[in-house]
Formats: sequence, structure tokens, C-alpha cells
Amino acid sequence: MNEYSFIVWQNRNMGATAKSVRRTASRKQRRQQLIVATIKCIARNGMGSTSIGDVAKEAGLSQGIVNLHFESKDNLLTETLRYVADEYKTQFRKTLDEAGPGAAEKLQALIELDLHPAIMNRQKTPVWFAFWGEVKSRPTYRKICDTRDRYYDEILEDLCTTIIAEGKYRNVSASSVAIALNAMTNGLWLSYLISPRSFDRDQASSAASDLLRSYFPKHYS
Amino acid sequence: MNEYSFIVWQNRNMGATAKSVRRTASRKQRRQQLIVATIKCIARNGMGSTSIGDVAKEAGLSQGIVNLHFESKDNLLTETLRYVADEYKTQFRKTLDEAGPGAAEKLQALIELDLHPAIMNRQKTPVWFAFWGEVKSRPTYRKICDTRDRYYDEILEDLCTTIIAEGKYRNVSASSVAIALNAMTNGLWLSYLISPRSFDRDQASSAASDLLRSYFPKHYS
Amino acid sequence: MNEYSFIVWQNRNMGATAKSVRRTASRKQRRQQLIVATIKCIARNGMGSTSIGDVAKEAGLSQGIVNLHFESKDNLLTETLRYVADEYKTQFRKTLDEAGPGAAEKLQALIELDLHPAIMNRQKTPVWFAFWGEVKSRPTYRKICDTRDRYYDEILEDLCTTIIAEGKYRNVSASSVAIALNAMTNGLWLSYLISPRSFDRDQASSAASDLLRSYFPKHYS
Amino acid sequence: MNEYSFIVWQNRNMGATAKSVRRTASRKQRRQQLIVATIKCIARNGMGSTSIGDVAKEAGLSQGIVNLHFESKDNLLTETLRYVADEYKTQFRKTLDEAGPGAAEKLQALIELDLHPAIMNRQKTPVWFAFWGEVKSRPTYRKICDTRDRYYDEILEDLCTTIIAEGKYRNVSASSVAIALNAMTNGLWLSYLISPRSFDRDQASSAASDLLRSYFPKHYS
DNA sequence: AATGAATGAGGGTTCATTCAT
DNA sequence: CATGAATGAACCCTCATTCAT
Repeated sequence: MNEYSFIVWQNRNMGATAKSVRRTASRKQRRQQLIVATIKCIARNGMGSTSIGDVAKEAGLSQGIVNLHFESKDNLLTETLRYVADEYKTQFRKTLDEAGPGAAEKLQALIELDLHPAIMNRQKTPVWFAFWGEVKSRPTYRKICDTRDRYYDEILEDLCTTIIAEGKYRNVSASSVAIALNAMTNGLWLSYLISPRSFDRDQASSAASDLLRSYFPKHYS
Repeated sequence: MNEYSFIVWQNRNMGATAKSVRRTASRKQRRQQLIVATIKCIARNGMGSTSIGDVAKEAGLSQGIVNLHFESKDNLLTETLRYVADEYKTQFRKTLDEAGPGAAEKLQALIELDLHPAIMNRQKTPVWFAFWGEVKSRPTYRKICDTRDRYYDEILEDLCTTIIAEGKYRNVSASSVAIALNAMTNGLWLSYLISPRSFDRDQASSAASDLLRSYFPKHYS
Repeated sequence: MNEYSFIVWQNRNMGATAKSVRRTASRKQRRQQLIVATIKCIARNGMGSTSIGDVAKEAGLSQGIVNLHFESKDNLLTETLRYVADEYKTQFRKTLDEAGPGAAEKLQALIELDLHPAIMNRQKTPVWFAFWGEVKSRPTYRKICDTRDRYYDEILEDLCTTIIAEGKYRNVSASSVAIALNAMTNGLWLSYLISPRSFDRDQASSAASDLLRSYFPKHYS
Repeated sequence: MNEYSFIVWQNRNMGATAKSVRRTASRKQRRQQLIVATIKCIARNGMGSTSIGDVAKEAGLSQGIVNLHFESKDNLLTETLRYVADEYKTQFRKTLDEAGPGAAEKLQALIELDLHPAIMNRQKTPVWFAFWGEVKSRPTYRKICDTRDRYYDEILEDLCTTIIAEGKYRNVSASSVAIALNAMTNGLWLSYLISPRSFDRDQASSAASDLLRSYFPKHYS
């Protein structure tokens, strides 16, 4: 790559990473750059139509780059899923910490996070489903998803336990509620995936609120 | 085909058709046979690893057979999704008709149908997710799924409307409940997909019951 | 084939054969029917895009019919070429016999035959070139074409010999003229093939006349 | 690639490139190498029996190479025709420039070029006919051939115009002669194609001379 | 570290041929 | 004789991977 084309290349990437990625970007940066490109490709074309070449092109790099940094496509995809899961977890954790102070507020905030454009959007939702679609035949994917799921469930169940204790609710168990809430949010992603046009975020949000109110009338009124 | 391979072939087909079908299978039967084989392959290996050759082998037929009956792989997959969706709808309709007599019983029966081994099993669930994984990039898939979804939603909402009227429930709208229930059942499929071992069908069932009871305490007690 | 579809089929073929082809058309009739269909297909789609299935469809018959009557595609094509060559020869012979009375008139008539719409048209010309295109790799084609060519040449040379004797022309040999005339007519077919729109039949015809006049001024004035 | 197969590979390529070209061949060189291989294959096996695999093997390269450099077989063929046409045009132009000084000499030189072994040989002639055989069904081929034809015609007509003016010939028009000469040379190629053994280059040459002499007796005596 | 030409296995598809009906 | 479902080899093309530069 000569000096001129390097500059072109550099500019081309400005949009993607918001800061100058050097030719000798550190290993970690390059990996992330490729993961981000992978996400874009999967979101745009689906898992089945995402080739290593597409990813490289999306990243503005050369053919061989993926195998250089990830050894195999399989690896890239696994790392991509891990990245997506981590990102989700980070936002989840942050919401959990910042919302409050009570368990009820935290719970509601977490539910709403799942409906927030930062999480449920035309980029991320398809990626989740793309990976879920392969879960059955890829044990590694399953494991990563499972971990995320358990984490989510555990925290939801803790919050519910607190809320139930606070409200002395009977007739509902914390685990039941956690299961239902977890399922519901994932299910709403599906509705959004299937009919992104007609999907009404507010309606979904109020459906979630209604549900919480039904479970815990004293907390959500 | 020599004698040995004929017998192999015959046996291989026993499962699918329960009797030796040779060149006489009607066009419709052959198509169904191939669709069933496709479902098995997708469930076993995932969408991305299902080749036309695999499907043909699974059906005990030759390479060219798929293109002979479906013209293209795309077509086969679309027809497979349609088949799966129709099958679901049939069971759904049957449950709706046979359960009863009241709306509450019907609603509960429909929710439980989604958790029933006939619907939620290691074969069908992965197939649904395999197709959902491609929804973003395949408008046809989206449409078929959308239709199924709307149908489901509509009936659930009707039932909820009746129940709400019967019980004079306030604080919940029929559409809210329908959305939440639809989302929840789909979400439970995901939990089942991700952790088929630890997934507890009874727990899921009771979570669903708890939810219904929370919404409509007078009906589910 | 039931009675209704038979009638449909029968009608469909009326145009092609101008008389009722029975279901039990004699072997010879069927063969011709298929050959005619082959010619149409080659003229329309080219040799490379003409499949046995296309031919059968064009003839309004079933897949297997070609192999039934011709054993192989190769055979069908060879027979088609033979048919085309025979047809040409028949018209050539007829022209030779009917034109006259002198050699000069006969020669001119033969040249003009090659430019006549009955011979040089959008159906036949491409077929000739389609076969010539394969001549190098198909000895059988070569032989058939060669035979036709020699026949043509021989007769042309005879006529020229007569004309030269009549006119006591010097400076030209019969074989030279025959070679040139034969080449020219075939070459005009190429011009017609390549630019059927801008090709001017009259201009070609007068070019041929000019040529004859240059060779034999006393005969063509 | 082990040592033995490397040597094999090296030898195989000697003919084509006269020195070991490995992965370094420039894009343009590779394309030409493949085009040359294509020409050989078509000349040897005919258009219909020339597969991408054959071409790659002929070039001593791998299957995927053609699509890497030409994107599709269609493209390769079109470029091959273009190459052949360009090559012809170059030789034509060179002959036109170098022959002379008069128009008559130039004309004769051009006619003789078409009969020269450098142009009319067992490699090139079949290739021309292979492409002409597909002209009807491939508009792109038609266009390329048409362009070549018009170029040829135009120059021939110009030369004839000059000659006619010089010799004050009557009874012939420049366009008539150009058409006839063009047709004749192409037609001679056909004779050569059909009977390469018995085709007599000298006889063809003298037939051409006779023709010129008949048209323009004052110039060719 | 990065490139991109090259590979070759595997995919979807076409189609001449076979054969039970 | 005729059909058309079925076969399976061969095609073109894609793409993960390798490797000389």
C-alpha cells in the first residue's frame, strides 16, 4: 500500500471507528474492527450470506486479514457472538447499577432496556437471531447464549425475590416471574424482527408495564 | 442400483413413508418427503450446513431430485417454512376448536400447546429459529412469519377481550396481554433452544399459569 | 395423456406439421417432427443452449422421446444436420433442373438461390453456422458438410467449364471461379448472420451479379 | 505443493509463458494466459466441450482461477472473442500500412493475409466459427463481429474506390467489390475448416487473384 | 502486520439418459 | 409407443484458507 492509498484507506475507515486506525493497529483494535464489520454484514445480509470477503471489504481491509487475526471464520463468528453478548452484559450491568434505588425501579429499567433503541434495533436484533438460528448445531454458540441467559435470569430472579418480599406477594414465585419476563423480552425482539414497521415500541413498553403491574400491583401503580 | 443398496435404500425410507415408494410417489408426496427431510437436516445441522445433497441423502433420493421438484434450494426452503407454519396453524386451530368451552380454557390450552412436546421439541424449535435467523435478509420468510404471528395475535386478543369483558378486568388491555403472551411463548422457545437440558417444561408451564392468574385472577384460580 | 390433453396437443402441433400427427405417428414422422423442433431450438437459442428437453417441449412431446427415437443427443444432432443438408441439396437440385436452359442461367439461378429468403433466413443461416462451429471437434459434422460442399463445387465447376468454353474466356479457370463463388455465397451468409438488420439482400445480389459479369462479360451483360 | 508437482507445474507452464511464472504474474498477463488457453481449448474441443476446468487445466492453473480473473465464463468467452478480433485487426492494420505503395497492392496484400497461415490455420479458423455459431443467441458476440466486419468492409471499399478511380473501371461499384471480397475470404475460411486436408491454399490464392484480375484487369495482370 | 493472488473443495444447478409405468 | 419421474455426472461458481510478497 503506497502513501496515497493509505490515506484514502484511512479516511475510509474514519467513519467506522471514529478515530484514526493506524496501519499497525494493535492486534486488539484490528480484531474489534473486524468484529464490528462482521456484525454489520450479518445484520445486513444474514449469517448465510456473510462471507469472510464481505467482512474484510466492510472493514476496508484485505482478503486474508480475517484468517490472520482469527485463524478461521468459525473463530471470528464465535468471537463476534462473545462481543455482542459482552456488550449486552455491559449495558445491562450499567442499567442495573444506575437505576434505582429500589428493586422495582431496577427491574423496570432492565425490562425497558431491552426495548430501548440502543438494544433493540435493526442492527442488533437480527444478529442475535442469526446466532440463535445456529445454536442447535454449534455448541459454542449455545454455551455463550446460555451464560448470558442465566446471568439475566439470576439477576431478574433476585430482584423479584426482593420485590415479592417487599410486597408480600403470594401466588407468584420469583423464578416464575423471572422466566416469564425473560421470555417476554426475547419474544418482543422476535416481534420486532418480524414486523419492524408495524412494531410499536410504546405499545410493547406498556404491555411490559401492564405485566409488571399485574404481578406486582403495589409496586407499579 | 444393486440388490444390497436397494435394501439399504428401502430401509432408509421406511421411516419417512412407512412403505416402499419407488418412482411412483405422487408429486405431492415427493415434495412432502423432501420437506420433511429438509426439516430433519436443518434441525440436525442448522440452516447453514444444510445442503441440497444432504436433504436428498436424508430422503434416500438422488442429488437432482430437489431441483426437479422445487426448482431451487430457495424454493425448497420457502416451502419448508410454509409447511412448518401450516402445520403449526393446523394444530393451533384444532386446539382452539377442541378446548373450551370458555375463552379462558381456550386461552390456556393455546398457551400450553406452545409448550407441548408436539410443538416445542428438539426438531421443531431449532427449525423456527433457523428461519427466524434469516428473516432479516429474506423478505419471503418475514412475510410468512408475519402472517403466522398476526393470526396468533388476533385470536389471542379476541380471547382476551372476551375474558376481560367477562371478568370486568381493569388495568389491562386485551392487546397488551396478547402481545405479552405471544412474546412469552416465543421467548420460552428460545430458553428451550438454548438450554434444552435444564429447561423445565413444568416450570415454564407454571410460569405461564402464574402469568395468566396475575392477569385474570377470577378466571384462573 | 387423456383425451382432452391429446386434442390440445394435437392442435398445438397443427401449426408445425400442417396435418394431424397421430399419437402413433410413424417412426419416420416422429423423427422429422423432432428434427424440425431441433432446428427451431438451435435457431432460437443456439447450439449450446439447446437441450433435449427444449426440443421435446418444442415438439410438444415428452422428455424421453428423443432418446427413444434417436438413442442419443449426438445422434439427433447429426441427423438434424443431415436433414438440413438434404433439404438444401433438394432445393439446389430443383433449381438446377428448372433454371435454364443455358449454363449461365443455371449458374446465376444457383447463386441467387443462396440469397433467397427460402435459404438465407433467420432460421436456417444460424443453424448452418451452429453446426460449422462444431465441425472441428465433430468429424461426422465435417464429413456431412464436406459432402455438401464438394457436390456444390462440382456442379459449379461443371457449369463454369461450359460457360468458359462457350465464351472462350481466358485468364480464368473453372475451378477458380467455382471456388470463389462457393466461398462468396457462404461468406454472404456470414454477413447476413452478423448484421441481419443492415444486410441488404439486393446489394448482395447485385454484388454477385457484378462478379459474374466480371468473370463472364459475354454471358452476363 | 510438493517438489515433484512443482516441477510438473513448472514444465506445464513453460510452453505458455516461456519462464516460470508463479503467483507473480500480473493481472493482465494472467488474463491473457487464460485467453490463450481458452483459444486452444475451443480450437481443440469446440465451444460446447470447453469447460472452465479445461481452460484452467490447459493453463496449468486451478479451477477457481477463471472466475477470479473473469468473474464468469461468459465474460471469459467474450474477452476471448475480443482478443481474437483485436489480434486480427492488428495484423490487418499492419498489413495495410506495410503493403503498398498503391491501393492495388494493399488490397491484394489484405486478401492474401486472410489466406496466410498466420491467420487461416487450424487454431484460429475453428475459433472464429465457434463464435459465429453462437452469434445468433449472443448479442455481444454479434456486436464484436459486426464491428470487425464493418472495419474490414470500410477499408476494402476505400481501396476499391481508389482503384476504380485509377483504372476508370465501369460496370463495378466499390461497395459491390468490397462485399464480394469480404464474403469470399470468409467463405474460404469455411472451405478450409471443412476440408483442411484437401484445401489447397495456393489454389485459393490463385482463385482470389483471378477474381481481382477479373474486376480490375488493368491493375492485376 | 498486511496484502491479494491462488487454490481446491463443495455448493447449487442443469441435463442426457434410464426405466417403471 | 410414449411418458415423465428419477438419476448422477458434470457444469459453473463461491469461498475459506494458504502463502509468496
